[in-house]
Amino acid sequence: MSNSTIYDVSRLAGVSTATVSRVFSDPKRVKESTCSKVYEAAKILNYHPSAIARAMAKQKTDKIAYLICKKGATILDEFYAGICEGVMRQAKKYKYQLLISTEEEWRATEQSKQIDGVILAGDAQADLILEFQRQGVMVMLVNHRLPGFDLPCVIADEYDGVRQVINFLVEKGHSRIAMLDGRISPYIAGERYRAFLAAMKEHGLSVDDPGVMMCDKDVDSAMQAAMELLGRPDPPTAVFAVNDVLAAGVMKAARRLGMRLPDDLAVVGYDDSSVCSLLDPELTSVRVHCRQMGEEAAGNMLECLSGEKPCRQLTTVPVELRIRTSV
Amino acid sequence: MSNSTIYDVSRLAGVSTATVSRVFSDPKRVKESTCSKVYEAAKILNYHPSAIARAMAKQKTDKIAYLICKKGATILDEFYAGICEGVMRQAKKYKYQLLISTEEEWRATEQSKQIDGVILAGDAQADLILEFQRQGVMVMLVNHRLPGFDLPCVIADEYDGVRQVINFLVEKGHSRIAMLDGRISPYIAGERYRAFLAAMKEHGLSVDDPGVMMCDKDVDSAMQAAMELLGRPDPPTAVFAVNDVLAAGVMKAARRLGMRLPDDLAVVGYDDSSVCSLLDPELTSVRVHCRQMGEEAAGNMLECLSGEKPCRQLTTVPVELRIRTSV
DNA sequence: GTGAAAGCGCTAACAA
DNA sequence: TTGTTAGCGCTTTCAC
Repeated sequence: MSNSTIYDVSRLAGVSTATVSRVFSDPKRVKESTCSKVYEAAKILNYHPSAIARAMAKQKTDKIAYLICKKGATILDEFYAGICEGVMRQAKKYKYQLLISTEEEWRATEQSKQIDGVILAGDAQADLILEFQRQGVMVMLVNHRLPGFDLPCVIADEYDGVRQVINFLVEKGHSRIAMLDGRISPYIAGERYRAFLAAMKEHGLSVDDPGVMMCDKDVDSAMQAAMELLGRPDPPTAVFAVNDVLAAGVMKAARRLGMRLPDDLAVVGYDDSSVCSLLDPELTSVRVHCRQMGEEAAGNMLECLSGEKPCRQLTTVPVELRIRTSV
Repeated sequence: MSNSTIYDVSRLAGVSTATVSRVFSDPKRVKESTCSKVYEAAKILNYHPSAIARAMAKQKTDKIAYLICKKGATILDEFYAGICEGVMRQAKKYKYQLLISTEEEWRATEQSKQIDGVILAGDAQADLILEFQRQGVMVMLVNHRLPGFDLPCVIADEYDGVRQVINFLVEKGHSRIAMLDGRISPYIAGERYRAFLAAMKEHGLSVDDPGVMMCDKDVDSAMQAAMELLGRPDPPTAVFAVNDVLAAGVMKAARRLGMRLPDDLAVVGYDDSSVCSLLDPELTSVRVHCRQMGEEAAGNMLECLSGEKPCRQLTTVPVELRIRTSV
């Protein structure tokens, strides 16, 4: 049960510990016959280098962390889980290990320098970032930009996503297009809202009349808001919801009001989460390549930590309209 | 950027490193005035103990790992993410840090003893378990049982969940109840299938006639299978799907066949995932308290690692039928 | 190509 | 209550 050490291996192989160390970190610097002897001894003793001792000696942990920095969000949030999956893939590729936590939980376990880099997804706070930088931990942002900090970050092309939605709806002949905005991440809600205004303006459409409704972040709240929106005298013919959950609320409201989808109302969501294909009609949505965002962020950071490349400052990941039967 | 060490603090505070160490691990053993001096010095130097050096000296890492051991599953899987959330909470509570990975990814980064314990969710393999045990890492299973190993594990009460579904449907007057089983986790699919047979038998109902259909694990496959099942001459009046995704497929199929829900067909899912309330009608499902399962597993393990309690061998978490409008 | 030895920052006997 | 000191297991100069 107790593990063998580099010392045991060196004795059994009849070489120094330095040689064993070299064999396990850079075998090319050791004569081949010596290498074999060492490998053999290691095998017999079932030796695996201790990551901790290595980290101690090298002052490098080969670990990174992924922190979800959105109030109330956890790994259960499909969006953050998607990014996480991408980060996990790259961690595997570069043989780094991955600590995962929410911002809140991380703050509760204050210790020093256990990671070489950190990926902050969502509304990262300045003080956390400063603390990481003080410790010499590399910081990378995902789905967020922080004015005043010159940090590498990966974001999705929100403007283009919304533009694609509006363009498509206009092509389909819609002109009374409403938006249902919700209290999701402030940065994201803001971007999509501004993009909506811009896209409508491009087409010379009014945003005041069918209007922009605001609701909370749950289905029920969305349904309530949509009931009001759709119950007005001259209702919109299409609703763009700021994410898929809220779009599901709009669909429910429409059904309660006896509207047929998509004939009486077109509904579009955002994120292209797994629920889209489970809904009936299936929800048209903007695919955000979460996993790719995570991969870009982690890949960029790990390349940089390995000294392979300098770090790209801004990576914008394209999005894509997934047209389904809800329009 | 370079961090100060225990040595810097000891000099500034005019005490030995041992004292500083004590202040940060067990302050009660140090005179109060000395404590203050040390804290002050630490504050000035912005000192935080290095987790790595500590792990090195104590041969204890204060880290645990959560591994998803289901082929193809990732953290994106709501079920495993739910368990993960529970594990995260306990990790926070006990001030442990958490490494998260899939089994496959973990195997790719073979290093030794970086964790004090590991939680394996899903179809854990024997060789992995043996390797952990050899390294002296405590192993805990979630949602799985492995014959031949006497390991602590946390499972949900699958039999009771299925029984509640069937009881409820029978009370509602259904007797032609079909099951849609899918190629999800073998252990789970098997348990629910056997539970279905048992529950039907209890009520003296036939399982051969409306039948048990098998499909893959995606909605489309479920829809196909359900189309066939419901298109038969004497179709079931209720379908119990082995999970919510497949249930959504059943709902789609019913609609395509012009059936009204829930009047012409009752549909019940399993897991009570987030999609249930987004569907229309909302899906009745069996709530599996994933987060609680994660909490039980991690809590149990961490109590045990901290020497507070011996480990409970088997924890069964109750489930609960969530009745919604799909029945 | 290989070995000797000094760390990396902390903990835990043992002494005082 | 506090200090001294020997590790924990590995890496990395610097010699040979």
